[in-house]
Amino acid sequence: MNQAAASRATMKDVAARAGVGLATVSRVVNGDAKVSEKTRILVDQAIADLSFRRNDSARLLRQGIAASIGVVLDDVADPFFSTLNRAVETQAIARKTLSMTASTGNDAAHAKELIVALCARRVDGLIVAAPHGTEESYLADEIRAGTPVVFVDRPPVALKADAVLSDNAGGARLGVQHLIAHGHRKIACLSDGSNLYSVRQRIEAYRQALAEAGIQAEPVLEHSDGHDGLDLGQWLEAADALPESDRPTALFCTNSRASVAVLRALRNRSGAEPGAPWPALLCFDDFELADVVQPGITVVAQDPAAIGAAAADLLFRRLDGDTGPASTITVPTRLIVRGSAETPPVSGRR
Amino acid sequence: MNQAAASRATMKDVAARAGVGLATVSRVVNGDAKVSEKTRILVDQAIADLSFRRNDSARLLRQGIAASIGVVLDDVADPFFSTLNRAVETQAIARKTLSMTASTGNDAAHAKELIVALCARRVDGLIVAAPHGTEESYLADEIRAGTPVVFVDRPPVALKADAVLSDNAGGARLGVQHLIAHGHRKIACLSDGSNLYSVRQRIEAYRQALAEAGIQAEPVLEHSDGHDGLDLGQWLEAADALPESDRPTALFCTNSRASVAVLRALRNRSGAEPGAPWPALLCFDDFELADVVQPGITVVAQDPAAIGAAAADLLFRRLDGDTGPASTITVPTRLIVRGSAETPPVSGRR
DNA sequence: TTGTAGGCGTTATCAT
DNA sequence: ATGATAACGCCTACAA
Repeated sequence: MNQAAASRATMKDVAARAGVGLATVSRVVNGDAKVSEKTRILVDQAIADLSFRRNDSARLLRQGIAASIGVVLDDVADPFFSTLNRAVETQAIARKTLSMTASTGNDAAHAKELIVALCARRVDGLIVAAPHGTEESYLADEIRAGTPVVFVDRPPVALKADAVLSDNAGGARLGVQHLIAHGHRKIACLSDGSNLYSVRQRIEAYRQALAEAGIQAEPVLEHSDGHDGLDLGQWLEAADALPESDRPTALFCTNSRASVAVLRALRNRSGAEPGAPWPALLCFDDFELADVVQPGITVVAQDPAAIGAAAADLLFRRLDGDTGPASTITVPTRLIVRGSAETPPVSGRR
Repeated sequence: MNQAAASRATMKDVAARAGVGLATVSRVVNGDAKVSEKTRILVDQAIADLSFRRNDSARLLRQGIAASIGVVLDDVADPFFSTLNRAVETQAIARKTLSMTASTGNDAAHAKELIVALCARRVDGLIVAAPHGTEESYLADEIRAGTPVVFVDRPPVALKADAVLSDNAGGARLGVQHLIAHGHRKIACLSDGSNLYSVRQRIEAYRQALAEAGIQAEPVLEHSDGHDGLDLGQWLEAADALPESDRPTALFCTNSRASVAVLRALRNRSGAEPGAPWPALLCFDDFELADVVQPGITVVAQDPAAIGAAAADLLFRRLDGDTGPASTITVPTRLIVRGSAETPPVSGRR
C-alpha cells in the first residue's frame, strides 16, 4: 500500500510511469496549451497514481525567484507588530508569496543574523524594523545586491531606502495639545523604551508642543526607563509626593509599555480608595480594552495594519521593477477621545 | 563602482576568479578541512571581491531539506496565536530553521490552499491550527508523503497525528466550580465562536461542572453566537430583564471574544451609574490589562507560549526521526483570581 | 505535439 | 589537496 514513505515522486518518475518525456509532464503540470488530450490524460493518471506534487523550491530556483519575503520585527507577539505582520502577510498571499517572519527581540546582532539568513535564502525582499544600533552597511550591501528592503516603524539612519512610519511627531503633538487645551500645564512625559526611534520622536514632539504653548519644559516631569533609576511606579509615587504646585496634573505616555505600567500603578496606588480621581491620562498607541478601563483611556492611535499594507505595497512595487528614488510614507495617527484626558487640572489628592 | 546590480555572484564566478575548481570553493565556503592555506586565502579573497554569499536555496535543494517549517494559524495578529507563533519561531531559530507563517482566517478552504502551497515548497514540517470543517484527507496525504504535522489548539478529528492542546475541559470545570464555590447557582455561559473545538469543549465542561454540583442546566443561561439571533449585549439586556429568581448572578465567558464583548456591554449598561455592581465574572483565556479593569477579572489562563514550544518540540522530534505513535499533549491552564468572580450572588439591580 | 539537453547554484562522488 | 562531473527537481530553448 503505502510503499513510499520517504521520498516524493518527481517529474521524472511521472514521465517514466506515463511513458512520456519530462517536458511533457512539465507542460501538463503547468497547463501548457500544446499537449494532446490523450497524453494529458495519461500524465494526469500517472500524477494521480504517484500522488505527485510539483516541488516549488526547485521550480523557483530554476526561475531565479523565491516567491517569498522576509519580515523582521521586534517581536511577532507584540500587538503592534503582529498586526503589522498580518497586513503584510495578507498582501503577500495575494501575490502568491509566502512570508518568513523572524523576531529580533530588539537585538541588533540577532537581527543581523536573521537578515543574513533570509538573504542567503534569496528572499525577494525584506520588510525590517531595524533594532537600535543596527549597522546598516550590511543592509546596504544586500540592497545593492538586489534585495529591496523596506523599513518600518523606524527609518534607516545612514541609508537611502523606502520606509513606512507612524506620524509620531504629529500624533504626540496633537496629544499634548489636547491636554493643554483642557487646561493642563504640568504635563508629565512617561516612556519605557527611550532608545526606540519612535519614542524619541514622541518625546521631542512633547517638548515642542509645550514650547509652542509657552510652557516651560521641566525635566522633573520627564521620565524614561533607565534614566533616573526609578521604575514608573516609583516615579509616580515620587510625583505624588511633590508639592501641589509642582505636581503633574496630566500624564502623557509615549508608548504602550509605559501606558500599561502607568495603568497598573494608578490602579494600585497605595492607600487610594477604588474611586479616587486619576490625573488626566493620554497614551500613545491604542490597545484592546482601552475603552473598558474606568475611565476610558484617550489615546493617539497608530495604524499598524496600514503601515504593514503600505510597506508591502512599496516592496512589491520594487519587485515589479520600480527603480524610483526611495520614498518615506508617514501613516497618520488618530486621536481617540475616551474620557481619561478630558478632565480639568485638579491635582488628585491621593 | 556598483557594476552588478541584478545578479549575485555564484560559486562558479568565485572559482573562475580564484582560478580554482568549483569543489574547492565549496570546501572553503563550508570550512571543509582539507584545503591548503594558500588556496583558502585565494578563494577567500575572490569571495570578498565578488561579495559572494552562498545561495542556501540551492544548497538546501541539493540536500533535500528546507530548513523551514510552515506555521498555519487562524490569525497571526490574535494574541493567543501570535504568542504561540513566537514560541515556535524561537525553537525554530535555535535549530537554524525559518518559519513561514500563514493565517487562515478560520477558513478551511483557505487553509488548504496555504498548506498545499507550503508543502509544495517542501517545508520540513507543519504546525497547524486546522479550521473547523477542514477535510483532513489531504493532510493525511501530506503526512504519508513525509511531511510531519503537529496540530495545535484543536486535535485532528479523523487522523492519528501529534497534537498540543489546552486543558479546555479541566480549566472550564475549575472555573465553573470556582463560581459555584462562591455561592452561585445561576451561572450563564457565554460564547462567541461556538464552532471552535476549544469553545465547545469548554461549554461541555461547564455543563458537566453544573451537573456534578447538582445544578440543573438551563438553556436560557447559555448563549452562543448565532444560536439565538442576539449579540452578547442584547442577550445581557434580556438577562437583566429576567425575573430576579431567574437572573444569572455569575457569567462564565468561554473565550476572549465573548469576554471582550461582555466587558464592553457591562461597561455600557444602559442607565447604570459608573459604580454599579457587576455580576460575578470569570473568563476563559487571560488578556492584557485583566488586572487593570475594575474589578480585576478572574480568568482561567491558557499558556500559548507553552503550547507553541511543545508543538515545536514534537515536530522537531519527528524531524529527528522519531517514529513513535502520535501523542497528544495537554497543556495545563491556571486559575488567576483577581476579584471579579469572588463576589456573592447578589443579582445586581441595573 | 513531443522529446532531448542544458542550466539554475549547490553538494557529493569520484578520480587525480 | 584538488578538480571534473553527476546529481537535486524543475523549466525552457531547440529539435524532431
